[in-house]
Amino acid sequence: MLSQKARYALHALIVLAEHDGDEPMMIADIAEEARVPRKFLEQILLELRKRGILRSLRGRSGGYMLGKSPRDISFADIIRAIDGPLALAPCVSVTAYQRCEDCVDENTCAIRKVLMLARDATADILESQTLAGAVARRHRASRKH
Amino acid sequence: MLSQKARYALHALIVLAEHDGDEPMMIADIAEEARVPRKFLEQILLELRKRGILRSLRGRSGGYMLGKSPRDISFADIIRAIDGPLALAPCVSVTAYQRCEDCVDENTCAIRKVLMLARDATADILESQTLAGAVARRHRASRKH
DNA sequence: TTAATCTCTATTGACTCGATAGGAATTATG
DNA sequence: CATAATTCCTATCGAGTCAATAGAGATTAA
Repeated sequence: MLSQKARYALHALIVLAEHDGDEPMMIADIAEEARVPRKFLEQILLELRKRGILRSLRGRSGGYMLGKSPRDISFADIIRAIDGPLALAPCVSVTAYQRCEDCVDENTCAIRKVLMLARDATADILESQTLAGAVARRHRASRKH
Repeated sequence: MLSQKARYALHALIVLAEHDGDEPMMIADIAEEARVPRKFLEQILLELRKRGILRSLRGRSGGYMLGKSPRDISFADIIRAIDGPLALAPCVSVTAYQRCEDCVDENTCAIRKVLMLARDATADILESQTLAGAVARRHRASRKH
């Protein structure tokens, strides 16, 4: 399961992706639109900025904006930034590989092989799905309903 | 990530699947072979039994055995039994669906659509991979290395 | 100079996680 | 029947994580 924090991050980023234009958006406004507790959102945005997903302007009339094109921000990027690796075990993580401390032989580990498949399947989806896609899909869906 | 508990469960079940025969295997022996702390394993096996994945015999010369054919025990079954739903959010879980408390409209939620795809992809893999497959693959691999 | 904004770190309470402990219930065996 | 071996069950522990709040510091526009 995603953490609440990660879900908040996704909501906030979609709000930012919909807020087109180059002018930054204030934390308070993002918080309201995305329905995220203001102070908690602050921490989240900070982390996303450190990961390069967001840029910020400080001081008066400051705020946040996307750090790159919504086409280049995938769900995988966001989830990894907040919750860490997508993999079900450290030994099958591409971004944070770590050998199992008690693993006898990685090559014959039956569990590892399966978790690897699972990781690839999830990563394929989450890396291909971007903020741009999410926004477009949302607009299409809201026209329909 | 899987919990340690879930990883232990997978190891223990593979040990049990390899221990052919109808006679039960004692907790202590499973613990040793699977390298799981004995008392912790006790709790794990208990949960797996309540889920129907294992059967047990009590008293002297008691022990644990698989509750059904290794072909019918999937990784998904095991992980769900110990860690809960595979889904990344309650609103996309098949086995434990729960509406997002603050969701405005599920039909237009861009996040939900993506998480649904991710869930399906993982579930497809984990439901198709069984204990029987894992054991077979392990034997093949150990002959090769 | 001031007000508005982001930045950073600490703190809190509730909960989860991994692990251990110990007694109750059950069963085989001599 | 008595005993030993085993699973069953629940409680407990310390460490860590999670969601959220707080507040002082740094930066900038007006």
